[in-house]
Amino acid sequence: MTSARSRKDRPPRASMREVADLAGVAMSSVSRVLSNHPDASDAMRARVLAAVTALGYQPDLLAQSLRRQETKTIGFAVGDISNQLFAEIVAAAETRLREAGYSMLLTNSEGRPDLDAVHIGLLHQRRVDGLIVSVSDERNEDMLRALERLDVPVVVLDRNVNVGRALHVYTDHQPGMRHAVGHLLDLGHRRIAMICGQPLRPTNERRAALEACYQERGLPKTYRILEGRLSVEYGARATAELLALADPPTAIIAGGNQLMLGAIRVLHARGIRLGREMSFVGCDDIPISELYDPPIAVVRRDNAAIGRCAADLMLQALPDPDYVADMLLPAEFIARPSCGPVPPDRG
Amino acid sequence: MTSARSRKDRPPRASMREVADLAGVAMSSVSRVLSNHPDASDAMRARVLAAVTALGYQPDLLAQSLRRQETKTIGFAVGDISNQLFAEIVAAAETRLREAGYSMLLTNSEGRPDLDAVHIGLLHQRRVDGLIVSVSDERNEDMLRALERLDVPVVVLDRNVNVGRALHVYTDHQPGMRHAVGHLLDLGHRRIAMICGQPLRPTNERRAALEACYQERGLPKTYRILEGRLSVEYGARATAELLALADPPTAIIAGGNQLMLGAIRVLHARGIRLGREMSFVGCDDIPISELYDPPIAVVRRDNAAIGRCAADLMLQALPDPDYVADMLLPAEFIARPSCGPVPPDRG
DNA sequence: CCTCGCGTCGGAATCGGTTCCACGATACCT
DNA sequence: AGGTATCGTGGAACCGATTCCGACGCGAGG
Repeated sequence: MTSARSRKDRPPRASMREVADLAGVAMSSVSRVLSNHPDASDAMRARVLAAVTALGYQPDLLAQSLRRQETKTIGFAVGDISNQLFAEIVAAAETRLREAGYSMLLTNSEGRPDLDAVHIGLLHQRRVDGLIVSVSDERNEDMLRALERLDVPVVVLDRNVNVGRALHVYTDHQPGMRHAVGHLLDLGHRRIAMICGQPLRPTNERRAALEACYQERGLPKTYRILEGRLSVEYGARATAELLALADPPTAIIAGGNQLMLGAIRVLHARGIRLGREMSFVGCDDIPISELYDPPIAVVRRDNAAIGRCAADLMLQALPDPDYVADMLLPAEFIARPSCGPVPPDRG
Repeated sequence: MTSARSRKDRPPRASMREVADLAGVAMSSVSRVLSNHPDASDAMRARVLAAVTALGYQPDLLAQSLRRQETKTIGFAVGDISNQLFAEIVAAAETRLREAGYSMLLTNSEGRPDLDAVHIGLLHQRRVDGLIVSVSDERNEDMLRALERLDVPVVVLDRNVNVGRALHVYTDHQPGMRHAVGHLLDLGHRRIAMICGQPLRPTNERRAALEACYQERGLPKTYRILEGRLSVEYGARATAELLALADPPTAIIAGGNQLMLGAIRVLHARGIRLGREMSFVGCDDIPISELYDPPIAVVRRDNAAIGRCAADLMLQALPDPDYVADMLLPAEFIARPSCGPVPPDRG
């Protein structure tokens, strides 16, 4: 009675061979009908389509890929998909690619450069038609070699990785970060600390912006830069370090949303009120930044746009191996009350 | 001088045919060596491996999949990967599956049931060895048909979808939610509102817990349940509706992290202090819940554990088509100051 | 010396499609 | 009527691997 049949005794899926036999025609004819080749009469179309629906036939994309030498698949090697930033980028890219008929093979490197290299090689072996990557170390030799070996378009997300004919989607961190630093300087802050992750492009751009602001105003280098890993834990640890200093900074900039979370956690635990005892700027406009008390100023970018842009570049490069283009997407500073004047007792 | 060669003039990748020719042996021998078949002499091993390294040969997983009739690929059809909850589940599952030699094909349905069905069919055509799904509508006919057609293991995430031999990973929402409701009732709340998403299992479980708590205590049904979509927007809209009532609730429960964000946004904008003018319970322990002022009580589950568990079930079912098992993972209530006594003027 | 068996190896079929090529039939032109 | 261009179709090679099967060489046993 019930239709709860096991997977075992289900009729096996039909192959093109069976469709051809049922319709009493050659496989080549079936193929032509299904791929809308002009060389197929209406009579043939009808016969074949009848057999197709009778058998519930669906072509095997695996076999198709092998023969056509294209998989209609794009690899996406990302450092940490559970990071909100990447989750939104991946979501947007997947939508775009899917609309264009591509599927997405996703690998997560957990921030490990060795896994980046392995995953790039793996996706290569799986014959992806293109690869979008966000590596966790711009200089890892194995990773670079793996990228060099690729014979398909590569889109690199906000990393200084120049290999072969890679396309790039950059975020223009500097203007936004300069705006942020300028804002803090205008408020009187001089001891500004920046907590950074690994020395990747975003980090480099952000710290360059910080240094440039001081230099342009002819200020002594009273800022401080901490470099570690792009993680919640390091954000917390670095913040604790800063607070333990003899002359702690009057403002902290967290260069990444994970670092921001870690920093906030510590500042929150110590009961330090932002915008008063400590000014604070984060990166990426995750939900907490707007709803925190006080709301947190951030340098924000449009995450979904990054994903869409990466997909668009890929879709351009797929039909044209010589296509090269780099994109530069903006980042803007959103001032919020987490930045305030320097407390009078801490000039 | 520079090694920046275009993709076009790169030596094409070697096939097993070329390896065989270079080594002066048959393809079957190459295959045997590479798959560690016992029928291969040491001399043969050496010859073949030399040729392999000379050519930098890597087997084509596509061809391998076609021949072996297994792709070493698991499909993951998810409603919204940009949702923190799913991002963490996916990340954990990917790690587990990758360690077992499987890659992950990811599709994002943007909450649309029709896309769920399409994606399941697509992954089927791509010959995934198994499928993990979290659909956005438990009763969609097309989706159910698509699942029925599958001839591979299916793991369903926290949905009441019983089709074929599907395995399930459930979250046991009720105990946690009962605890939450009990806590609110103990604090004197009687007009409790629950904002829910679509009528999926998690929603059903949560509202059942709410209703059961009132019933068990013999209380009149003075609660209120709003059902809409699982989105930030609906969370905001529903909250605004509740606040506009003649007798607004004294406590709000948001059944999902997106709903929680929307609700908080509105409550925050109106300057309503949680735990005083309004008590509040959210779901899923996203960063904001702990850091909000005041910290927000939530019903929490271990997202990564869900992903790991789904992967483990899949890995069990892959070699054994008859394997069936359902998992029930706990959800616990974390009391925080967002829950307080009923204000005296609003008994 | 012949045969049996074991250890290796090559050849060929196969997985499920796509596409080139040749061929038969029809239509068209002179 | 004969030649040729066109259309539609079937057959076969091919994509890149795996695997079955048969065969070969060689040592041992009868």
